[in-house]
Amino acid sequence: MSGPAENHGVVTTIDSLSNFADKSVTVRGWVYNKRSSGKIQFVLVRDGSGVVQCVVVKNTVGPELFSLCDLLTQESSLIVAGRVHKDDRAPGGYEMQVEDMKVVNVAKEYPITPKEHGVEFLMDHRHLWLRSSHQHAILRIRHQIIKAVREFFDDRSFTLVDSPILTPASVEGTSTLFDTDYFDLGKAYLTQSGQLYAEAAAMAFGKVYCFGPTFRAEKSKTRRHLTEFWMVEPEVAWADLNDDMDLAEEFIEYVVRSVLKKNEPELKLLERDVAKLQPVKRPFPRLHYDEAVDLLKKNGVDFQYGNDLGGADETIISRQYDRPVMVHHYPAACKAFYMKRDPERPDLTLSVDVLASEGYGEIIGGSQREDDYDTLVKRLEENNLPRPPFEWYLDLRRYGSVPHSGFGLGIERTVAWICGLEHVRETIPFARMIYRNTP
RNA sequence: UCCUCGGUAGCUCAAUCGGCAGAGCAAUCGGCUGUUAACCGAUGGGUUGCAGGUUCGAGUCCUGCCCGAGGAGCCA
Repeated sequence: MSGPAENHGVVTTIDSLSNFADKSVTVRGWVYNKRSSGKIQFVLVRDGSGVVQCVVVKNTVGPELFSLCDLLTQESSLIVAGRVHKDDRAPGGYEMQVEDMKVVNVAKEYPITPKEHGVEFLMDHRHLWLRSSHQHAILRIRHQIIKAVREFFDDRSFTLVDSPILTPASVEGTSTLFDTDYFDLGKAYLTQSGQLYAEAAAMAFGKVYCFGPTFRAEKSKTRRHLTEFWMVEPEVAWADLNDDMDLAEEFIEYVVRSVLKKNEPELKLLERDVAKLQPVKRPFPRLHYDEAVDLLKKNGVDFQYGNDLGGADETIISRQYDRPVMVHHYPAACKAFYMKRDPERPDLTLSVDVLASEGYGEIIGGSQREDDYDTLVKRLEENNLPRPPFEWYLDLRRYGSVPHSGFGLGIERTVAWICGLEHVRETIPFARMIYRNTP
């Protein structure tokens, strides 16, 4: 893009303006807001890396350039050159004394104003809402979380082995799946989990993870649900339930510390109380299902032993601690067929859910997997699952079966928790929900 | 799928007992040399979600439908 840059120093981004104090530079961006006076105008310009106040003084720039600023509407794009100036009155500490400007595109009346808007309106304009500071901060943190996730596993000799998105059958047999026609092979389904494939990969590579989108066609309508969400699923050969829990807590600690270290400005903008994230360190409390039930009863909940924990139950449990809590050994009745039973308590599974602190609820679900061929066949029958689609999965128990464990972490719920958000819809660039598939 | 709440200007909302459709922001025009969601003045802006009903008269009451939000179940 040509523009006034040529005569005004280097083209740079707003986040590095402090390196150019008292020098002339060029910035390319969009008008975030504008305040004008008779002979001085303040144009707030954002470029994706930050926001800078550009000061246009009529007596300095002349009437022609000054009147050019009158064209600028919210979100108009422009190339602006000026001298970087440290000034405490400027938001951000640095401002630009404008020397030259080129208006690239005059924006039509922009729907999202600096005032309040409702959720429906903002979600209808999600493609534009991404430009506002809160959403920008959330998605930067999402980026860092995903980066930390990959770093964590990569640094520990895990191999990324992604699972297919189109699958021939349900993974767990319970959830409602999205389906689509698949040529002459009948229906294909959008995956609800990559786990079974990750198990196969773990038998090949030892330590693996898959990371991709997953889909649930259930008509869930709450602040914790999306129909399309991202999940990272590590799977480790030779690991038992305790190893799985060790991995989960080290993993969450790593991700949280990484965001605290790298995203201080974003957390501040979101007004996140980081004191609530500081205690997220190992060890996390581990609560046997029996203990969790006792805790609920002690808190006056009329809880039926053997049931799964509801959202309200999870909230009560997680509020007892200053860090995530791991609830393990859930009853078999409320867990998937592939989870290994506790040899001493066959009614319970070698499973674990990690509940995020502050009432955010389940962010991880994991277990040791059933590794015995005959038992697994029995589980398939008990759950009325068809045998043919699972033959390959049974092969993993036919040929050198070993104990193994893994878990799945929901990225959006993790982002919501770390950012302190009410709803997961803001944690993904373009949310897919039961009543929304646009924009 | 069920329960609760809601739908009025581009946006956020108000409108008393059923009695002239309103404000702030945004837009447009004018003013202002340090503004911080700037401020001040003026102007334009309405199929009150849709369809029907009651009434002299409906944004308001009744019936059906559509759309959205929160929650439940299910789950990450």
